[in-house]
Amino acid sequence: MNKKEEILKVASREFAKYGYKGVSLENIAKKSKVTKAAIYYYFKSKLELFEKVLLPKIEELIDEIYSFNSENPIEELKHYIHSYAKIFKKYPCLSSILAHEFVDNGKHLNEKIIEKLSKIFNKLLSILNKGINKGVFEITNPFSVQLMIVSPLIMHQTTKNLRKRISKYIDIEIDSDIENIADIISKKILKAILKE
Amino acid sequence: MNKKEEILKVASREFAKYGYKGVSLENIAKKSKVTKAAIYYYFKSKLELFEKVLLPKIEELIDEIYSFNSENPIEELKHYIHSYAKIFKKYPCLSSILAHEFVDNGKHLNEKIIEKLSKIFNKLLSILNKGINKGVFEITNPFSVQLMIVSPLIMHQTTKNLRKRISKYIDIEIDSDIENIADIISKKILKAILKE
DNA sequence: TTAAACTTACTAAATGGTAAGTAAGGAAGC
DNA sequence: GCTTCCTTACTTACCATTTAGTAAGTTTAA
Repeated sequence: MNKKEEILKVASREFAKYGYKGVSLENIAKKSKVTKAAIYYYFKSKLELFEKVLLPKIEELIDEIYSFNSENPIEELKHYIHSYAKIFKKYPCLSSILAHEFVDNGKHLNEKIIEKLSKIFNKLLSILNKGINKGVFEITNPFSVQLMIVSPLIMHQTTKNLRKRISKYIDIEIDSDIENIADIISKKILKAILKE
Repeated sequence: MNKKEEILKVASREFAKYGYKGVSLENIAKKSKVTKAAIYYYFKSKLELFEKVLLPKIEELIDEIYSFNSENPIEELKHYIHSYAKIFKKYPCLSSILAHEFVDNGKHLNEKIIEKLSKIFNKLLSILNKGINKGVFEITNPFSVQLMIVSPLIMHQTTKNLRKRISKYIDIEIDSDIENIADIISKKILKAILKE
């Protein structure tokens, strides 16, 4: 088995679970069955390892988001939301890593990644503008739309255990698939921003 | 000046900025102009300090949420959402601390706090049920409604800096007041779950 | 004088990072 | 065919710093 790949795989899982600061290289090394110095053989720092984990997944998200174009902004918005769900389902660690970084104010995100994130947001902007120009969307604050789409999706993934603990006090079903949640959000967001 | 209060104040700010793990007691001590041992004089551990920071604010949120009762579930839901906004505005650190804990799966939340959180969620459940029974709300997954309310509010607060970095790449206004966001969310959520 | 409110000075563990060494294997020279 | 050399892919052993936590002593105020 390729050791570099193994390190990346373990690192993905660990960064997702515990965030950048919560992860020790010693621990990643142990779980990858190499030594810490081996990690430094492949990656020049903890930060570079982190980037090598995160960047390809964000790039895949961008590809997914930009893979669909239509003159119908409603369909485009649906696709935008479901792109997140699809990639988050494929890489559950991605949403968790993003969640950790968002609350950490992107402390460990370098300029390259920030630029990628803004590219993602740009797509939403163009969808919303198209919808407004065509008179199907109400004028809204795009950042709040972005927040309403992304944060519930991200939080859904990361708060699984917490919801389980809370549900001990409340008689309620808690587990939904992320695509299910994306569906609900998609419908609600559309209902919320459609004109009339 | 009361040193215990000073420690709590500084700790609030630090936990909000950096999360439980990101904060060192040495740092809190320095900024509170006491020594680390003084913190241990007042609090038996880092975890207890954390709880003493968090609990009263959550209790205030509960009081706010439960302070309003009406036969009109629409008004109740609006009040529920604006309670968060009000308390988050009063204690910006609260939303940030919660954000950190949510992505950390509530690792540093003891059973007492989990119980408080479930009490908050309970209120939403009863509002939604009332609305459904009265035929004004559509049947929805209450957890997803909770996610759609709370996560954008929390994320709005915590991602301020990140949004600023992103907006360098995009020509757009980013700063909204939290009450503004709460207003937008409130309207959108209502529009989304109102029947017909 | 005595209790409360601290400070000084430490410990033990964890952590990111590094320096130096080494086993395996292939290429180059003779 | 054999030796020398070099590179790749690591490991061992360490360092410097940070961190939660503590024990023992000191100041302050009633």
